[in-house]
Amino acid sequence: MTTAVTEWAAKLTLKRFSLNTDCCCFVVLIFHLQMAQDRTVVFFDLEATGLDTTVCDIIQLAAICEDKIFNVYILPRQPLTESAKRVTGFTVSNNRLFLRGVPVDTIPLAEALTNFIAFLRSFHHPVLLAAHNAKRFDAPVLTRWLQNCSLLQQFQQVVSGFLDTFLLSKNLFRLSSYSQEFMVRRFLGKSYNAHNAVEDARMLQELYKAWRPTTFSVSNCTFRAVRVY
DNA sequence: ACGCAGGAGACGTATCGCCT
DNA sequence: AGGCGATACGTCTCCTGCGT
Repeated sequence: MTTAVTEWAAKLTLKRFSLNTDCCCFVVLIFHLQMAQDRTVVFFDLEATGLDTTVCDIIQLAAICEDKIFNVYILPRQPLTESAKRVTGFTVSNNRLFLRGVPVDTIPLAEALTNFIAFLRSFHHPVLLAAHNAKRFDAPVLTRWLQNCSLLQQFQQVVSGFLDTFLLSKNLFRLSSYSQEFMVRRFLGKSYNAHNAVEDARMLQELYKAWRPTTFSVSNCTFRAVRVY
C-alpha cells in the first residue's frame, strides 16, 4: 500500500492538478485499489468469427486459474472471416466446427456462458477476469453475449471487473512489441500454440506471475464490466 | 512599457499496434 | 480488415524573465 501511494504521488508531481481534480483522483485511486485487492485473478481468452466486436460470434471460450481449466467450443451462427480462419485454424463444415481439420464437440452459447459463470463461481469472490487486450476485444464481446443471453447480472455477481494485460504490459515495460506471443518469448523464453484460447490463457497466467505487478499497476488497468446497450 | 526568446501546456492530426 | 486507445509530432498560445 505504501509503495502504491508513493507511485501515485510521483505521478501527481508530473502534472499540475487543481484541488478538485486531486480529490477526484484520490477517490478514483481508493476505488481502484479496493477493486484490485483480495481478488482471484482468472485468465481467459476467447476466439471469435472476426474482429468486429459488435457482431462477431464466440467460437471458443477458455479460462484458467492456477491448475483449474475451463474450455468450451461453440458452433457460430455466422461464417468466419478469412483472416479469422487463418489465425485461429477454425472452420465450419456441415454444421460442425473443426479445429485444423479435426472436429470438436460444441455446446450452445447460453450453456457455455452458464458453465463459465459456474466455473468462476467456484473461486473465492470477487473474481478479476484478465485477458490480453480485454478492453478492446474480449470484454466487449463477452459482455455483449452475456447480455444477449440474459446472464449479465449473474456474471456481475461473481466478476467485479476486467484486467487488460495489454495495457498492464505497456505500463510496466518499454518493449518493441506488446503482442502476447512476443512477450511470452521475451519473458518466458518459449514459443507456444498462440491463438488457441486455452494456451493463450495459460501463457497469460505465466506472464502475470513473471511480471509480479503491484496492486497499483493492476488497478490502473482494471475496469468494470459495463452493461452494453 | 515594450520587444524578444524560451519553456510549458493545450490542441489537432497522423500513425501505430493489438485483438480475431 | 474494423475499432480505438496510446503515442508521436507539429503548431499555437500563454506566461515568465530579461534587457532596453
